[in-house]
Amino acid sequence: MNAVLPDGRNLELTPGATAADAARAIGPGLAKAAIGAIANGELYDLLRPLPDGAELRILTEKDPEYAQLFRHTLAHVMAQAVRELYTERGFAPEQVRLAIGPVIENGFYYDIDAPEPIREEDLPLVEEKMRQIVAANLPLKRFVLSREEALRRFEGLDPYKTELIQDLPVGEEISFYQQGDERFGFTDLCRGPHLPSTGRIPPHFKLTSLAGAYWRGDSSRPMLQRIYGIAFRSREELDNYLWQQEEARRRDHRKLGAELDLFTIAEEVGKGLPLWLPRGAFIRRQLENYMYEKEQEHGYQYVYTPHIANARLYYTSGHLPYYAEDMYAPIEIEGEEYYLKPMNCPHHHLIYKARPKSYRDLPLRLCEFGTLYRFELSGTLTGLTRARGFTQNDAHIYCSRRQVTDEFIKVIQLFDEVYRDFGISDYWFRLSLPDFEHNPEKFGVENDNWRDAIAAIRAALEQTGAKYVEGIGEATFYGPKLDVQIRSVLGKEDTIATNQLDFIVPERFGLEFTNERGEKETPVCIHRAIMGSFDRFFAFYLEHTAGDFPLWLSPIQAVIVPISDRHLEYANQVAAEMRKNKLRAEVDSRPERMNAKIRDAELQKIPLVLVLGDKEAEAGAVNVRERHVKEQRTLSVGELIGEMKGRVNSRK
RNA sequence: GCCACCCUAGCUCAACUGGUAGAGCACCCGACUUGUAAUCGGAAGGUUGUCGGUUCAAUUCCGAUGGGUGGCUCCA
Repeated sequence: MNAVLPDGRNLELTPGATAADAARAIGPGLAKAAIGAIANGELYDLLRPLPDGAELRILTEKDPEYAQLFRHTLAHVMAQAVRELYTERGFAPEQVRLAIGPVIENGFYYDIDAPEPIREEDLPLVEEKMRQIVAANLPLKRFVLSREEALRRFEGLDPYKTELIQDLPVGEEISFYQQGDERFGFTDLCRGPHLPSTGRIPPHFKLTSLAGAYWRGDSSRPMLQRIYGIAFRSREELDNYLWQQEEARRRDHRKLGAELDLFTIAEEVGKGLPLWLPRGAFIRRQLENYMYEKEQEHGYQYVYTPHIANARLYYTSGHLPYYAEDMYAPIEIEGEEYYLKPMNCPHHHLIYKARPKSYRDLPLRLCEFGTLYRFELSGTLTGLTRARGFTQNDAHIYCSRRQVTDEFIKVIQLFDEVYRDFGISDYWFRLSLPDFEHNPEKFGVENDNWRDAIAAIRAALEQTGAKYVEGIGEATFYGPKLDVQIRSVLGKEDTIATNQLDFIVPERFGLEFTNERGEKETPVCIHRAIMGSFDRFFAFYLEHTAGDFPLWLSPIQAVIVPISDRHLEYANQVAAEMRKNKLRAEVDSRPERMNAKIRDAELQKIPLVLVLGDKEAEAGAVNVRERHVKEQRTLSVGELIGEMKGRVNSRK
């Protein structure tokens, strides 16, 4: 057999040769440095026989694929370490069942079914054993078994591996990797690839957390324990990652929400039901005002709807049979059931229906800051990001089928405007499509409705040139959706808003309009939320800015610090003057030193600190200390007000 | 909801293997009147999330329950 090298050179190899053999044939230096290879575009390790005639590139520790190899091998090293831990505790090795242990971004995990629960305090012990295994430099071996042999190996011992083998397509090679020997080692069913020995693993790894995980991601199946680890090729990368995690904790909106007095969640009110404190409420109101203005400009009309509704409404909408479990239990009144409103759509549909509609009324854009209550699973609640009560920046656009693309274009343009104003540039769309093959009970069958809807959204995306990806199987039961994906300053991806095309529910509600020819036609509905929910957007924005809000959004724009008590009167005058000009200033009149007041204002992330002493009082001026600006400036009160108003108006 | 862990004053944290709760900051009071990130002193503040058990004795050990954290599942 042979292989073709990147320079086109032909390399003769003996049958069954591995990348290790190929590297050795090229040269002793490479043989030593090699850690794997790319053969026909696929990552091979040094242990797996190469395909004949492969286009071959030998990899060394310099190549990015190295990380994949050592992370994967680390998963096995961890499995061996966990087994040893339990063996020391008197269990048989096979009582520790190992489900799957893949490579993930930044690291690896292994799902384990242990004879007694793995505890958090076990992680350092496991990690220590892992380091011993790495230090022992155990060589890895790869071998292949027939299906029968492989199944026999796990028969009656490990239902997980048995299931994995049974699910492998017939004809697929069943490979195993063994590190070390029977006495000190570990063998696992594994597709590979791996490093040739545990000693090639860089020592920059760490076990980070212990979590539950359902076998095969299915909540009806047993829950295993998952140990997560991170691993990097260098100390710098590891430290950088840890620093990022630390920074993420510092910016966590729950932490900032407490530190900056923005919101709180009281047990007595109920979990997932946040209370907005005055400063947080102020910012939220600014967001609402902002959207109100924007949406007016874009031809939306505001409505109000009640917070509870008769159960029949949700039967009509089709939500109740599917989503009852995600709604708060009904309230029984006068023999009828009422539900807390979990979505605004049906209410808006009835607003549409309240008067007959002509094609001239379309597109009709109904809009509401709608407060919703959803009975989210308790384990999923997180601050404002995932709450049980929240307020959507919701709208429903009713239009004819011909108008769908245009309306979607307008929605995308509105997104661009709003997100630009908030300095958010790292976002993109995700077109969520149905999966008729795997989930026919949710999506039904492919028909013209689906085809037209998807085509209309695609056309809008292409005409606006919006960045987008596609997600199969993520559509709703009533149509495809266009989610807005956002990346936080620390690289975490999240869905911040979702826009859905609905061609089923208008029909169920009997919505119609009279077209140009005098015929009745059913409109299409676009569900759209620019900021998603104010709560989630606020949480994202809080983390995005680390609480360093721009002047126009800051609840307190300036703190006035009189140097001594005799400047208090002038300070109050300045504050009054600013308030008269709709600027938000507070005088810090506490019996504290000036330095302490400045420090507190900085910690509260107040954009401007105005220091007033004899000089300023005499000149009718203020000394301006601006956050993140080194030099202080002295301005007249008038100049300051003018400058601040200018910045507020331009939203800076 | 499921798995692991956590819960001590408003906040951040102490209290050797069970011996009966303490500090800093914040709040309040008083003194100081200061030029760009913490002035000094004092007072007050806790049934150690809740309920139950073991024990002569529980913040500490066990069980239940509530809330939280990290994940899994879910997210109309």
